[in-house]
Amino acid sequence: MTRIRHQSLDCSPGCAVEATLQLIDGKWKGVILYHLLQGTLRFNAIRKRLPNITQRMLTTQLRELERDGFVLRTVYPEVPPKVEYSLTQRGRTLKPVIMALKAWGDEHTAFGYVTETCADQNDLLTSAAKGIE
Amino acid sequence: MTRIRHQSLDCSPGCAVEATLQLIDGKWKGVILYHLLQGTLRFNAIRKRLPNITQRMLTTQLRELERDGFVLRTVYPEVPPKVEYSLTQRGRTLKPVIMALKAWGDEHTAFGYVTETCADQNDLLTSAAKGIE
DNA sequence: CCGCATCCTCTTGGATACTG
DNA sequence: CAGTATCCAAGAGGATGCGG
Repeated sequence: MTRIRHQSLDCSPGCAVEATLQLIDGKWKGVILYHLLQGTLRFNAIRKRLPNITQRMLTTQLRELERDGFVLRTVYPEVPPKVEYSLTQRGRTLKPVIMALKAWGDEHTAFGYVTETCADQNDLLTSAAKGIE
Repeated sequence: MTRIRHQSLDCSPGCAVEATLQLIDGKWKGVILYHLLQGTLRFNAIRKRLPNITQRMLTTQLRELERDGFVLRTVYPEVPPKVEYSLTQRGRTLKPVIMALKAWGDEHTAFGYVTETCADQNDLLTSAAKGIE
């Protein structure tokens, strides 16, 4: 979306709205934050929850969330590697926002948008999970 | 941001979060909705509140909001033309979301992001206003 | 006053292949 | 397992000029 980071936006009273949006935009950040709200997750655990995301995307989105101070990345020096992602204190402050987004979506996408082909994708998800583990 | 519209997303429980985000994303939609929450506005009235937006962008963003059923566009057949934008019923259901975004921004951008060069831009805003009206 | 049309640039993000 | 690197397509979004 090409929002400019850490710079002036429009500076009108609605400025704060945009400022927040620019932090959680990025095609997958909303969902990632949502899932992390429910607890710490490993890299592939997140992937399994986001069937359509590519490794590259997941990595970059997580890096951005980390840079913005929302997500904590913990690397365990083991073989095989293990990396856990959890929300920081700051990340948890986004909970009301994420929940508001989810609440609206739950109420208003039921009649109209999204909803289809979900079955297919969940199939993909579970079979992918089998293949991985 | 290239979110896919009206299609399956990731279909995980966080689906609703993304579904909502994809509707209010677009570089300016958040702020536009915020301002319209406070009442009906004419085209140039919105422009004055968004110093950095181009006509083209304002038009396209408004059209998308209209298409998604959030905004009502009323054209008065006068000379010079007069067009008013207001929120629909559905648009007003987004209020909790917008407010959550604003609340977070107000609390968390004060110490860190945005805040600078606002003076300059507000100057531009007022002088532009003088030139127009 | 409120646009639309055109052109053009830059970012986002997808596909794929390779590493410690 | 959890990445990185490279390449590439699509489209968001800026600048500018015209029109009713």
